[in-house]
Amino acid sequence: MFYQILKPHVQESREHHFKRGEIIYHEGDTPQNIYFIESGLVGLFHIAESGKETFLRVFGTNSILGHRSYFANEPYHATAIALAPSLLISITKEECSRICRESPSLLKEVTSQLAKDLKTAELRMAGLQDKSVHQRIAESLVFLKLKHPDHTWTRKEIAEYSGSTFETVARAMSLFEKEGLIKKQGRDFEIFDPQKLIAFTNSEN
Amino acid sequence: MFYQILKPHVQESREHHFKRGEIIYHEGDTPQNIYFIESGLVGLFHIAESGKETFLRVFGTNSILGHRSYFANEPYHATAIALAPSLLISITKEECSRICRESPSLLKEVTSQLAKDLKTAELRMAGLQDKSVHQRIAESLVFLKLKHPDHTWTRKEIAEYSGSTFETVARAMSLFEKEGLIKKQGRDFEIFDPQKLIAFTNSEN
DNA sequence: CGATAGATTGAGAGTTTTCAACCGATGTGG
DNA sequence: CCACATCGGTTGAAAACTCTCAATCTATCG
Repeated sequence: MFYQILKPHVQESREHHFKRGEIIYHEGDTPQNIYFIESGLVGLFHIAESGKETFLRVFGTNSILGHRSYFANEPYHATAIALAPSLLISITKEECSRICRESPSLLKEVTSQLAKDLKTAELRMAGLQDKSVHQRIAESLVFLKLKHPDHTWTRKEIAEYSGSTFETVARAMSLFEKEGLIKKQGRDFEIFDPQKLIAFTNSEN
Repeated sequence: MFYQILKPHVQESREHHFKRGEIIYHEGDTPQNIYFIESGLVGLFHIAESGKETFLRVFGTNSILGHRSYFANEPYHATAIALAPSLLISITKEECSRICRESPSLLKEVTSQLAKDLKTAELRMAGLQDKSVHQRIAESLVFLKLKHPDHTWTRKEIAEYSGSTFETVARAMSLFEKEGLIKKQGRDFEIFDPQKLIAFTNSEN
C-alpha cells in the first residue's frame, strides 16, 4: 500500500534475491535500509536463546520491511527470514527521509500502519492469555491461509504464529479434519468454512 | 514527552477527574478525543468475555492516551481504566489534526512512539512463549515498580501485566522474599537489586 | 529411487492454573 | 479512636492443559 505512494519517489535502489530460509536481517543489526517486497514472502521472528522462535509478522508482495526500526530509530528487534524465494528492493535511510519530507502523506500512512500493527500485537498477546491453543491455531490457520493462500504453511510456522508447538498443531489439524472443517492435502490444507472452524474451537470446552 | 510539544498548541480543552477503578473509555467506543494525563496513573486493558483481563500498557503523568486509535482511525481496541485518582485533559480530534498540521515534529514523535510500543508488545508476546512465569513476574515487578514507584501495585495488576494469575504472583513474591531479593511491606514491596532479581529467575532450573 | 525435511501419533511429564480456605491490611462510620 | 467490613493476600492441594520425548510414517525433490 505504501509501495504505490513510495515507488515513484525512489531514485536509487538495489535488488536482493533470497532463497527460502535465508536471513534478510538479524535482531540487533543497525538498520541501513528499508526494504520493499517485490515478490515472495517474508516472516519476522523473535528467536530466544533456547532456540524457541516466535513468528511476529508476515510480509507479502508490496509490503515494506524494516520500517519499524527506521521510524523508532532503533536496532532491529527481530530477525527477518525469507519464507519463500523473494525479490526485495532496498533504499537507503537517507533516501527514505528525503521521500518522507517530499510526501507527508507517506508518513501518515506509515503511522497508521504502525498503530494497526500495535493493535494486532496487543490483541495477539491477550489471546495467548484468554484463548485455548485450538482457538489460536484455528485463527492462525485462517489468517495465514486466507492472506497468503499460495504458500504451503508448515506446522512449525503455524505453531510459531499461534504460540504453540508443531506437534500440537498437527494434532489440532487432524481433529479439525475429522470434524470436517479442513482438508489436508499433502503438506498443504484447505479451509472449508473459516467461520465454522473458529466457531468450533469456541464451542469446545 | 509529546506533552511539552503539544501543550502550547492547545486552544480548547476539558478537564476530567477519575477515581481509582473508573473507566475512561471502553473497547469498541469510537474515539472523540485524545487525552493527556495531567496527574495520576492509567492502565489499558483487554477484557475477554470470560472476564480475564490483560494489562497492555501503563500511562503515567504527561502521557497521552487514545492516540493509537486516533492515528489508526479505528475504534478503541481496549479499555482504559484509572489505576489511581487521575486528572485528564481532553482535546477534540479536530484540534488534534490541526495541531498535527501545525507541528510536523509532533507526528514524527508519535510515529516513533508507536514504533517503540510495537517492539515492546511483540517482545512481550514472545516472552510469553519463551520465558517462565517467574521470569515474567520478575521483569514485571521491575518494570512497574521502577517506572511508577509511588503506586502500590496489586498482585492482580502484576499478574495481568506478566501474563499470570494473582496466586502465582503471590507465590513468586514469597519466594523472591525468601531469597532476599525483595521485601514485602504491607501490600507494597521493595526491590533490593533489579539485576539480581532477574538473574535469579534466569538461573532457576 | 533414495535422501531428507516435514508430519503424525502415543505416552508421560511438568508447569501453571484453578479451587478452596484462611489470614491480614486498610480505611470508614459510629 | 476503635470495630468491623471489605478488599487484597497467602498457601495448599488437586486438576488441566500443553509440551516434550520418542518412534514411525509420508511427502517432496534431486
